[in-house]
Amino acid sequence: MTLRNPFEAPPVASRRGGPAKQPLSRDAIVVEALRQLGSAGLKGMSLRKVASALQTGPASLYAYVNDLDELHALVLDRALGQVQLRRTARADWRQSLSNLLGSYARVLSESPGLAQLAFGIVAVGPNALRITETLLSLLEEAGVEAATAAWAVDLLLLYVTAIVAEHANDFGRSGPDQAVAQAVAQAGESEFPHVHAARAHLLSGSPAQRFAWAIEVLLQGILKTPRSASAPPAPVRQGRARKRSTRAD
Amino acid sequence: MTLRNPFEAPPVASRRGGPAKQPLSRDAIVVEALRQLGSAGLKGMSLRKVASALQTGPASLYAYVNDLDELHALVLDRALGQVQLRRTARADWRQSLSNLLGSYARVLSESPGLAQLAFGIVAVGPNALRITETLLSLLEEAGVEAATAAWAVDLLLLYVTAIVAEHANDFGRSGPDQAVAQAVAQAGESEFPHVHAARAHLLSGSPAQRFAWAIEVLLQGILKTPRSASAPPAPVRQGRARKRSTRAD
DNA sequence: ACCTGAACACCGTTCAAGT
DNA sequence: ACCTGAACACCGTTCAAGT
Repeated sequence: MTLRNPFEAPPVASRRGGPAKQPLSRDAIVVEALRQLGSAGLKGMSLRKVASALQTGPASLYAYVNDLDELHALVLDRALGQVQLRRTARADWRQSLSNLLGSYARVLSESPGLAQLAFGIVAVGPNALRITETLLSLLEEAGVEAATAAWAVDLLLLYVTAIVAEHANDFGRSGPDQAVAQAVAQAGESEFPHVHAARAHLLSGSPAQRFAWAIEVLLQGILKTPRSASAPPAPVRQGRARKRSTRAD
Repeated sequence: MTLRNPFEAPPVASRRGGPAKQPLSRDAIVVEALRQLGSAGLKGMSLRKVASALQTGPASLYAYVNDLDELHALVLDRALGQVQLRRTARADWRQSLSNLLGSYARVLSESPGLAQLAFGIVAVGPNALRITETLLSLLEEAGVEAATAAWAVDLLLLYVTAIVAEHANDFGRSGPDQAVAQAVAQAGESEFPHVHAARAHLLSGSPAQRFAWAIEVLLQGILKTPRSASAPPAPVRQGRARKRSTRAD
């Protein structure tokens, strides 16, 4: 019934020649939306603007896309197609994994707003699956057991998405975040002694340095933490079940 | 110029008695906004709805709040005031850190949309600073060097925020995400052999189990990875560091 | 001087009317 | 049958007019 899979695009209308004005296809809509996202950020893209750029009314898009959320998902997966999956010659699993995550981060960074968008979505398109597939194989090569690797892929992608999304707003800005810098600088020594003492550290490092360090942390942690080490400490939104805790096995 | 600090609230109008209808203060606006966020999610809150709930027109709010972004920041920091910072007796640093992050995650989870909101914001209010302060002291106790701890705090908070934000949309839903389940199930064995083989693992575990495992991974990684181990592998959006833009403002 | 109704410039989505 | 102009129900923000 309505179990539509938006990623199974119907065959593209035709494609020969280079028609000056496209005949309004799902493809054209996604391309234009991604273009707007890249040039003006998340709130610079809208169905109405896409429609008018394609010289139609907003209602026309609904023939090709069910709603804004679906367009978001399509845009994300199209962008993810740019992620470099192929490993370079002689790169070991560690280097390959680092390259892949770096490429993923770069793709998300190139279109401001894309990372924010990636959160509302579970990121399940063919291109997202390809990324997951590659990461799983690299972790297997690293000797990580399958059960652990499955969760590790989630952790890695989520973190990289988050770090890019966090800085998505700094698009135009330069230097370390001014609001952070100001707040940290003003943190009183008496009330916030550790923050005050660490204020230089808190603001130090380039994004690239912080990224590299964080990935290293995640990899080290993943290698050292098989799934067996899961003593539930602080449940997240766990309504019922469980009152007898602290039972390590 | 307009270097306002929105967290320095002017003294609350008066507070004695319990007036049935509040006289429209910044406090009342933030409380109502948070209430809407908690009951209807991010897109269930708007300046207009807050205004009408407070029985005024939307323009009136601008006397107390500069814009929607500022309201977001105020709402977030007010919510963060609920995070439990006090360590329980006899809890070691590890348990305390786990408790704190769990509390942080729970607070964000309680108001769907709060975590999403936390991304657009650098989270620098007094309550966010208190959390940072506490985490720094716990990591110091753990023997993590100051420079590493500073980055680690960012990593921990960012990850927890991200994991909550990712599931913010599952608010009403039950079980593992249907879209993910479907996509993983349909992943062809030939094209996605690892995904196919790991499909059970990818969907396994409760949110609480995954959360506990991830925190353990982060801690293990942080303990094993001092900042010295930072060989920049794949720069994120690194145009060309250092552009000498000293003409801020 | 303060407050706010009404207006402005946008949204996503629907649907009846036109081809 | 398909497409879409116009309408609907919202937004955040501004500002002139009223007190």
